Order: sequence, then C-alpha cells, then structure tokens
Amino acid sequence: MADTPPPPPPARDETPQDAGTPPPLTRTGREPLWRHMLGERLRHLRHVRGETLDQTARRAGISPQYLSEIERGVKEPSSEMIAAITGALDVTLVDLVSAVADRLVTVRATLRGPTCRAAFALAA
Amino acid sequence: MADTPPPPPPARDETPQDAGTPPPLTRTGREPLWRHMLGERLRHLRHVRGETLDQTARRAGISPQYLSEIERGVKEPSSEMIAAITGALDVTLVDLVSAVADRLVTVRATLRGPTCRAAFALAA
DNA sequence: CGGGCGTTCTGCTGAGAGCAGCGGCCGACC
DNA sequence: GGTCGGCCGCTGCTCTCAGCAGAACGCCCG
Repeated sequence: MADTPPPPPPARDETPQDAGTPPPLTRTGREPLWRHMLGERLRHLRHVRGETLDQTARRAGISPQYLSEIERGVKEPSSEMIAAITGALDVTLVDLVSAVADRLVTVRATLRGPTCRAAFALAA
Repeated sequence: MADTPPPPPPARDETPQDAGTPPPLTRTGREPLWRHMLGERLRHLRHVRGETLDQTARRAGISPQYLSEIERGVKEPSSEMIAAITGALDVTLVDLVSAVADRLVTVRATLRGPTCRAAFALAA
C-alpha cells in the first residue's frame, strides 16, 4: 500500500472496506462473534497502514503468528492485548469499536439484501 | 424499574446513560479497556430491562456471580459468552458494540472538557 | 531459485475462565 | 429492630486456552 502515513483515523472507519467474504456466522446462522469482527477490523486497519504482520506485531510486543491468529478470529485476545495492538496501529478503542459497529451494520444489510429480494420474488 | 418490556433496541443506545463515574482508565491515564466498557454497557442494558443479575444470568445460562464479575470488568468473557448474554438481553452484537462506541465518545468528551478548561486557566 | 509474507502445526507453561459455596454489606420495607 | 432482595467479595477448584517458540509449508513475485 501507500508509503505515506495514513491520515488521523476518523471517528468512524471511512476507509474503503476490503473486498471478500464477511466473517463467519455462528452455527445458528446468527450474527458473527465478537472475536471474528475484532480480528477482521484489526487486519483491515493494519492493511490501511500498509504494514505486515511482523511490523505491527513487533510494535505491539507480540508474536506475528499470534497476531495472525487474532486477525483470523482463531484466538481471543485479552483487553490488554487489544490495547497493545490498537496502540501499535495508532488508533483508539473507540476507533476500533466504531469500525466493528459499522462493519456489522454493513454485514447485516448484505445478509438481509438477498433475503428481501428473495421474498419479493416469492411474492411475485 | 418499569414492568413494560423495553422498546426494540435502537441501532445506537439512545436511552439515558446511568449517572456515576466512568469506567476506570488504564494506569497510564489512557482510555479504558474493552472489558470495562463491555461490562458497563451490559449492566446498563440489563438495568434498562429492569432485571436482576439472577434473571439475566439464568437466561444466558451462566452464574449470576460470574455475570457480576463481567459487568464490573473483573473477568474477560469469551465471544460465546458475550453472545449468550446479548441474547439474554435481547440485543444484537451491533447494538452492544454501538453502545460501547457511543459511551467511549461520551467518556472522551468528559475527560477532555475539564482538561481544556484547565489548560485555558493555566494560560491565563 | 530465493526471498517475503502469511498460515499451520506441534508442544509447552502458566494464567485465567467459569463455577460452587459462603458470608457480608447496604438500602428498602415492615 | 428484623427481614429481604440485590449485589459484592472471598476461597478454592478444575480445566481450558492464551500466548509463546520453533519449525515447516504454500503462494507470489522478481
């Protein structure tokens, strides 16, 4: 990504979202779990800064392999760990949590979209 | 509290916030940790429903003592546990996360207020 | 082919999640 | 004053998993 440092993070994550599948839902088809949303947004924020796992992990004081597991929603980091990572990414907890909230709204709209269209089709 | 069931939760937590001190900051005076914000908002949402620890804990399938520890920011619940509690409170993850984000913004404004005034006083 | 990056695996240790039981504090109520 | 409901705090327990280290693999690119 860009070499220039990213602008100060907005209150809401206004950077373009990554393409790709949304994080996995729970087995009952309900909304995703916190650790999946957390990990996805952390990875997104890291990519916005144009950094590798190793770079961010070093500044956060954790292993790159563990950061990879967190971003993939495999492990559940402690609040202290979350604070270390957001510090390394130069964002605040409110930035992160807002990004998760916005992403959840987007994911929910995406899941509901085809369902609404399918319902209209059935009504026709 | 009111016997009538609470209205459908809004996308943002628009119910009046509890009076009282904001959650504890980290030792460096930075913003609070995720588990403190999480716990505070879960307790707020439970109070909005007019419920006791025992009532909500039973529906979530956890012990009331453990729910108390979560709400006080003493314990770090797993994502599955968070999902169980939000389910018991009849809110979604996006409701919870949005509530945390809004609360963080409020807390940050509160912390900055007196600091700005203090700075002006010093300049005088 | 080699390097960079990310993922996956095995194995480990120690912290802590989640619980049960109990006693205590406080405010409301009688 | 006593009782009750709600909550807190403590001890102690078991078992899961956080977080790590090291190694290996796959993919992509020059």
